[in-house]
Amino acid sequence: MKRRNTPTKEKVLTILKSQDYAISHETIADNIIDINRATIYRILNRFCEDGLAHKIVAENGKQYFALCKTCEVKDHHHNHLHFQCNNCEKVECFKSEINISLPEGYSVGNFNGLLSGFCGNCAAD
Amino acid sequence: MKRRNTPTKEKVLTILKSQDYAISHETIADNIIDINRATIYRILNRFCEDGLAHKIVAENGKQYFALCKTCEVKDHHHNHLHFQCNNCEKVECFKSEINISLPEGYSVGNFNGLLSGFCGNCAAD
DNA sequence: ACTGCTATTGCAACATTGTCGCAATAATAT
DNA sequence: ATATTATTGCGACAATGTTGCAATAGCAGT
Repeated sequence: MKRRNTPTKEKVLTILKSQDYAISHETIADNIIDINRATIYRILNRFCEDGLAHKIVAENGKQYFALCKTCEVKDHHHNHLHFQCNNCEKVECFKSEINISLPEGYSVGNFNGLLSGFCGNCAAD
Repeated sequence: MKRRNTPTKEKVLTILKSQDYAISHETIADNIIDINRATIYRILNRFCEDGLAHKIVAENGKQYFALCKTCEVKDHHHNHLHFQCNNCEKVECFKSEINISLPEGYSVGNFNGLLSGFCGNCAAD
């Protein structure tokens, strides 16, 4: 399955690049007019398949997407924590990676780690 | 808000106790006949509020609930990882706790950590 | 046992999320 | 220019979790 370059895909990519946070479908829809919801999801999922972005599932059950800073690296993993603020609801990637040890016979695929609380800006309120 | 003992609540609690895994609303509904979905959710959320159980959000966005083994302890936390098998879809609690360090000015509320892959039983297939 | 208060339940409705099938469109290679 | 097929838009769908409201039932006090 060979990827094609389309305006739609570029728009989504631009938005992802412009964000310091992981964003949901909603944020993308707010920033682009006239792109179908299903299409946005498909583009985002393709980015994840291609290792360009990664997906975080928040406690509200929503999916958030972020470009990975180290995605130039082949076979990179996403074993870092994320943080969602209960007030401003922004989702950010933390740098530090988590060491994971699994029981015998288990194989790891993915890691989804999310902390929630109040971020630096909102805790001060 | 004082809690009351009801047959419904006891049934849900019994099921939770009987399970070695964190379970979703679906599993509960399969085990109890004739309890309204909204009611199950309300009971489970009450358990969480009371610190009797904890909630895990899986990568499919679904909520899973598990009794905490150390819930006798006051002010206990749930900083342990969970694992969901991509095949049998069971969600289990790992023992080991995660050390979390936050940036300055952040306050932690909750931690939702989920690994996925194949569990000991299913990896062998 | 009776009564009053209110936590709990069931029902119905709802918003939201993410996915899928299908036909139409457009990107790429020849 | 043409053929191939990845991508898009549309509509529909299932599923999840929440809420408002009226009815029910725990519990405490008498």
